[in-house]
Amino acid sequence: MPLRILLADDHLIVRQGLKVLMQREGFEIVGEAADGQQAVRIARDRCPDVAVLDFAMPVLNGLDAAREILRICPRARVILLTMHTEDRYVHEALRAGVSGYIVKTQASADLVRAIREVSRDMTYLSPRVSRTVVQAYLAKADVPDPLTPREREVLRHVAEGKTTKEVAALLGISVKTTEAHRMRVMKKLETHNTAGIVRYAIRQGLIQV
Amino acid sequence: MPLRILLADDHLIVRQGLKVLMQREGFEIVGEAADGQQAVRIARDRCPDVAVLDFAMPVLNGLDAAREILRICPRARVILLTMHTEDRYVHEALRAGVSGYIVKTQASADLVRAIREVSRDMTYLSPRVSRTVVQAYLAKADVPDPLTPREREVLRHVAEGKTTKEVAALLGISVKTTEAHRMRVMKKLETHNTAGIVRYAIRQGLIQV
DNA sequence: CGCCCAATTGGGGACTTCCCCCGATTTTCT
DNA sequence: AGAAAATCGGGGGAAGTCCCCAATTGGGCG
Repeated sequence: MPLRILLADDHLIVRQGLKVLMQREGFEIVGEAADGQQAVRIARDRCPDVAVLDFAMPVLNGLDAAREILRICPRARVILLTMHTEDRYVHEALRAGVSGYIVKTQASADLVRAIREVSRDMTYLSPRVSRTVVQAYLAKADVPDPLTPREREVLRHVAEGKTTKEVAALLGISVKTTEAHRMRVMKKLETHNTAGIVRYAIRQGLIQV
Repeated sequence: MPLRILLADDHLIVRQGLKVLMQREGFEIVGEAADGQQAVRIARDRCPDVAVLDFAMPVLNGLDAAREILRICPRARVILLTMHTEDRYVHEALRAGVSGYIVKTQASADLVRAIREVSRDMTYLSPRVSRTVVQAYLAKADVPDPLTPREREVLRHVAEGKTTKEVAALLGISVKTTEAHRMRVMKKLETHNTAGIVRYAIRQGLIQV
């Protein structure tokens, strides 16, 4: 009985490439999705063994989709695919119950291995990610805390081009509070201007480019 | 005699997916590259029939790599892969001699078709790109001019987080001039803040995220 | 050969927004 | 009860945003 896989990536061309790759490994693709919401819907209907989700997807990102999927089918295992190495959300993902975390610059053999591992209830992290996690454990202090929900909310709006005043109005809070959130975000991300905020938001898939 | 393909994308996992996809079509992969410079080097050594280049790559982007490759082996045909539809550089790419332009959200069948077409000296554009080009011809006026070289240069540095003063120092011009470039960029892109500049630069692959 | 146009360069001035320091209270969760 | 998060404020210097203006260069065109 082949492993039943759900595949979610907003780039069809990439998805089809991965599909062929996996079928060649003897996996069965039981569903494909172009965004997080589709992925959740398919997971509910088909309940796959392993869900491979791109982090950066429209409508609903990979991490939030993962939470939802794990809530619906707790027996499913989730692997997140990410573009870049320095994801500060690795921790958050692991806490959310994600079993695998693969950087797209890694070999596809890693993804295949990850799928086999997580299906046997193991956790698989890309070598680059592992280093990040280890470093985080070794030097807790100098890895900036992940952002709080409110900070992420402000970050998103700022990255979308809104001014502090607009964000304040949008969230129904004072400009000063918004400024405070924005400031703490910059401190944590070790950036000192809007450009850094935008690049971070895009790296993390918090906004669409 | 199979078509000889050069494949360049900075995501190994994606590259391998595409590779399998193409091999299944009977194409021969004569080289793989993770950035534009590698692609150029391989093209010089192996002179492929078709070079499939991702637009957004480190070191040297797909468009600039395409120019270089076409200079070295004029008989090669180049297909650019891009993440998003609204690329204002389609024109520039076509003028540079690129034969195909594929949006990654399209089906991989499109890529395969494109490869066959361009190898017979035809031009292939993704449906979405075609629309962009047609629209540009229909409504020249409201498609903002592509940026001038100098403006792109300023744009890049701003998107990387540099202040106007720093950019001015870097380019050896006055702050006021830099400001002028920056202003014109914003006018053309119809954005009014740094965030918009950064998103545009990333969309166009002018900077690494 | 002149003329124009686009690109690039430079500046003045005004207003807004950002960035960062200081302080504080309240809410929320453990 | 204590910690973390979220809230709000003052003040001030730096940077960005958006007008105005003009000079130079280089290339295309009648």
